[in-house]
Amino acid sequence: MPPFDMGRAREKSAQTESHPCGACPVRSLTVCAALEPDELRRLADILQTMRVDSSQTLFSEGDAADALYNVTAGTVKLYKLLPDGRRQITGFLVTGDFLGLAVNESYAYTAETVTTTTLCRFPRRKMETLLDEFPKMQRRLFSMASNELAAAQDQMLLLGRKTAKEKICSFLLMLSQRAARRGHKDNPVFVPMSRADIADYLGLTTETVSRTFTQLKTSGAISLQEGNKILIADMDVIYDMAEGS
Amino acid sequence: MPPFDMGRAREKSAQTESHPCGACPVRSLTVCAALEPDELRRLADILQTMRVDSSQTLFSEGDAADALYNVTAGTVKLYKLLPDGRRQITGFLVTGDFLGLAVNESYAYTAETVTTTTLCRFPRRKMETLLDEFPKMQRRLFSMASNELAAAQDQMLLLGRKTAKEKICSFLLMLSQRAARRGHKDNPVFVPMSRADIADYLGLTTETVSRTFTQLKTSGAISLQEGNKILIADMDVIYDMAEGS
DNA sequence: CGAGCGATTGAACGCTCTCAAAGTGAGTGG
DNA sequence: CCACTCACTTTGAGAGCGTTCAATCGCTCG
Repeated sequence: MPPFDMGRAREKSAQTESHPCGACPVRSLTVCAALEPDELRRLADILQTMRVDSSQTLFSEGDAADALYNVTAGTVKLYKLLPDGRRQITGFLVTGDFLGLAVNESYAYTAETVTTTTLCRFPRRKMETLLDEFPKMQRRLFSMASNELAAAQDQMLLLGRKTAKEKICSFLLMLSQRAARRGHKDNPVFVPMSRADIADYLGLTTETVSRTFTQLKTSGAISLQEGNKILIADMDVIYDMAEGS
Repeated sequence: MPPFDMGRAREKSAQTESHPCGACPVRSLTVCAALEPDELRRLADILQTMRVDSSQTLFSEGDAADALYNVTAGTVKLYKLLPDGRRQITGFLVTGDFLGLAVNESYAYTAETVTTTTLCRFPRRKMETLLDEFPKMQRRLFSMASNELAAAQDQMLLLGRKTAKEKICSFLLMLSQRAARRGHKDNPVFVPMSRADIADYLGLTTETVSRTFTQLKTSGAISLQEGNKILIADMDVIYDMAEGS
């Protein structure tokens, strides 16, 4: 069940006098936090809400970057490819995360939905104008980009220096902490992505991911539950295993 | 020879009526670009310039983040450590790069000089005030953070999916392109960091880095020159090897 | 029930690591 | 000027972790 009815929201946003943002339950998590009602109305005027099925490409590496997006529900993956098809997933985005920052007017990665996803779409030009008008939002976006940068550095440590088991434990921990930060329960963890996606995120193969889950399961550290959920037996144990200590 | 005399600059900045920024030759590369003369003066009032020997720690992971820095000459490395001492270098910073973005009021990484380095230091509080006053600078900082984010994603692809040879070639190419962007010649490439630093940046060991350089040297793709410089025989060949195609 | 896709398991390989030793070069002091 | 030190780099040999290739399992859906 999505946090609010996007179908209705879309209809509303077509009527420019309404402003769905005011009622948006995920606003506090994201770039629109701390905007005044009139500012929110201005924002609502330029955005369009979208509902996208799973496994759909939002945009591809190299595409002209003509919009920013904000995830309001679901999960999106970002990835880069090498010429021979090797893939690196650089992030899984969930409720409250934004995507679409670009460097040379074009996207540096492909964005694809993992689950059914709802998003707010902000046309770049209009968004830039608005950012100039609302320094508060600019600041917020900068702060969120800083957080992403820190997360990227954590991921570099993981990719460059951690073992398969440490990678998997770090991954579960990240999902758990992220869920907690969004007000969901942190255990069991909902893992909507495939083994292949996890592998491409952690710099492993699907086989190694599968084997490592089996090991953790056998050792009693975790157990798989219905509906792609993973129960962490002892959070501290997983935490220690995530850093090799 | 550093791009300008930092010793004199420091004296000047102690006299609040002068403004060394106006004469700064690297301004166009960095966060101070496109500021008006009076804004530059305001900036000069809050910054202090520093000259730091090689292998000195500027700040450590977890330290209270009380300043932003701007590299005006030299090379700085950023790294994170695991409890058992494994290290991941997340970036090498050169002229024009900034460092010190923090998340929870504390630095997420350690910063250490590779070579003798000169920097501008901006106290965080004063910098934040100034950023609010100068949206242009805020925007510029955001744009630079976006570029860093894109570079971080490239690095994830490298760490997660590239072979040792591809990593080394990508690294050389990055150094070359970076030098070109700063107006230096792109070949031969100046490589001031040790094998150990390169290894910790690329997720390899020093031995593998050394062996890979030897391979490239033997195959004629590169040759080592005096003064830590590497001559790339054919840029296109290196480019292809960097992506496995 | 059968097709098809993802996940799991098995066996063997190989790239990179680990451990070890030798080589190189800059700096120091006799 | 040379011997010595010390840190860094290079080279070698062997081992191991994760990969590759392949087969089986299990679930979903027509």
